[in-house]
Amino acid sequence: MASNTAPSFATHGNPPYVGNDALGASTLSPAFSPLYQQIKGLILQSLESGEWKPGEAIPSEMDLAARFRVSQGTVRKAIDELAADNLLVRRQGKGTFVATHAEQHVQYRFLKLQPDSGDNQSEGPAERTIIDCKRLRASADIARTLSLRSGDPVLQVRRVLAYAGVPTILEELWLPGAPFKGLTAERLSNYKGPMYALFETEFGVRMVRAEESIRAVNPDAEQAQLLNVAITVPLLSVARVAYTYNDTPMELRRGLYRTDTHHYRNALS
Amino acid sequence: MASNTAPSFATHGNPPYVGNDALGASTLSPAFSPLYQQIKGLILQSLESGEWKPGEAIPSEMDLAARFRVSQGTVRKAIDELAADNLLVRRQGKGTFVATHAEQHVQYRFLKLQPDSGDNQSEGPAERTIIDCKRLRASADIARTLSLRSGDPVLQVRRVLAYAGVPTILEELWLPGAPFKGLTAERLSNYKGPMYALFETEFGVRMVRAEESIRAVNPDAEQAQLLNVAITVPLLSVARVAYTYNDTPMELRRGLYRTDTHHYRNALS
DNA sequence: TGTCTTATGTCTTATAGAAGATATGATACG
DNA sequence: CGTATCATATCTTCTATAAGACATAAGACA
Repeated sequence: MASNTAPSFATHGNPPYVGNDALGASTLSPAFSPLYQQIKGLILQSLESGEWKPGEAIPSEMDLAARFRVSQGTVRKAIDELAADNLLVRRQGKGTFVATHAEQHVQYRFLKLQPDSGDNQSEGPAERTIIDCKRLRASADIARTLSLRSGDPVLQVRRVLAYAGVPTILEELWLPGAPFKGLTAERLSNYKGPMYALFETEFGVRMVRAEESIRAVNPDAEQAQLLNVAITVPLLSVARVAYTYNDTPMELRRGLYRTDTHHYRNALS
Repeated sequence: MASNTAPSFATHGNPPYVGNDALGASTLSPAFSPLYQQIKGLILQSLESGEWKPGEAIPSEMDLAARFRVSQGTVRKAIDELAADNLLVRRQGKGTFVATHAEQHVQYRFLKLQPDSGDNQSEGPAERTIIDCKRLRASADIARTLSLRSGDPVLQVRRVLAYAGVPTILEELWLPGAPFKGLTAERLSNYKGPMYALFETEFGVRMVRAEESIRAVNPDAEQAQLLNVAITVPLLSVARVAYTYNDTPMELRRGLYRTDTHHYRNALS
């Protein structure tokens, strides 16, 4: 716990505010960034390296301040931004914790589909059915969105989520093969809780953010059969790319949502 | 510009931090909130009263600090939150400005539909066609979502947005009659720029946030004709409720989006 | 016309104290 | 002696203030 990994230009005791040329000459260093953002980067590195695991508490602001040789307020501002990005969760009097997809009172952080009437708690958890889990070679477009090369090994998972016995979501996932070595249909079936929580605990892969693009489509024959609807029924097609740290894509997910009893909810602001 | 509207418990010169019973006894006042949040509320009031108009700069942090008898840092934290809610926009060295739907380099702040390929700049602005603009009585459900009573006067606007000659969006708007007295189809047609910008400048109504719920549907005969598609084509149905300050609903908008050349984009985090 | 100075913004950091959570130990009581 | 209760110590994050650095634009001046 000695003083290691101090920010690059930290000089001695309590460094005062330093501007562009803290490193020496008037180089107008192009890669300047404020102190708190450098601290944010260092915290991110520790997060990424797995020094603190999801759900755990990170060191206190005071500890981090001592470690990085800056004041508590500076660490605080760095943590503020990380908390705003949902990478950390603050709890007054208790500590600051690494965000997780498990044990979150909202079960599915990234699922925006809600039942039309009432709250999402009332209907209980979804009933999940794994259809298959295959090992494949990445096609060109799959490889591109996952930052792989065509032909690289990928996992394909298909599953159905049902609410109150009604199949509502049909999902097709592609995962890069290397980080998810050992993932089988059985492990997916046996695991209780969100899939992203399994990724965290079993494979050390943390989904941090995602982007979805949505269309209205008709299902093909197989999809219609799996969702128990006619092929003329319009469905929501939700293509999601989920990223871990450093904007590394780790999952491509294509979902088909029935919207007769549920709807996709979004807040703008 | 004298010292007015100071926070309720501000005592004299520079009030130190005060807790629950700043007003006197040990009443454990239930409505306690930190100083910066009270400042935030006061700024919100000024925003709401129209003291500063959209696009204008608000007084400097120092000025507001003097006016409210608090330190600059406290004002800053209040503004930070308002900027996080997209009510204010900061520009270093220039000032802090009231957010606006006009003159924003992203033309449509609330429109999440994007062309499939390339950026949204490439395709240029949408071609807008007003279908009609009627004065009606609110039905039960319209009245409920707009916080009106059934039968209250409302405006209904219908329009089509086309990109490169292809009709892509069909929208149906309901607005409360009172705040929008004098809105006609002609004024809507003549106005260049986003509709929310017109609402700001002409009616003093600022849309601050909105909620959308999305489904996949088929159009009816009239809708299909207006969008130039077959009634079997699946479309995105986007129901939006837009709010002004204090969570007052000011618009209900039902849109039908074609998603053959565009898609609805959403970032999760 | 071009450069420098100055005024006025926001941004960054540091410090002190308040509020919340939790464990520990003293004390009262059966 | 065992147990419950309360006060306290100590950890955490949260709030408030102050001072100086950076950014921008307008006017002075050569």
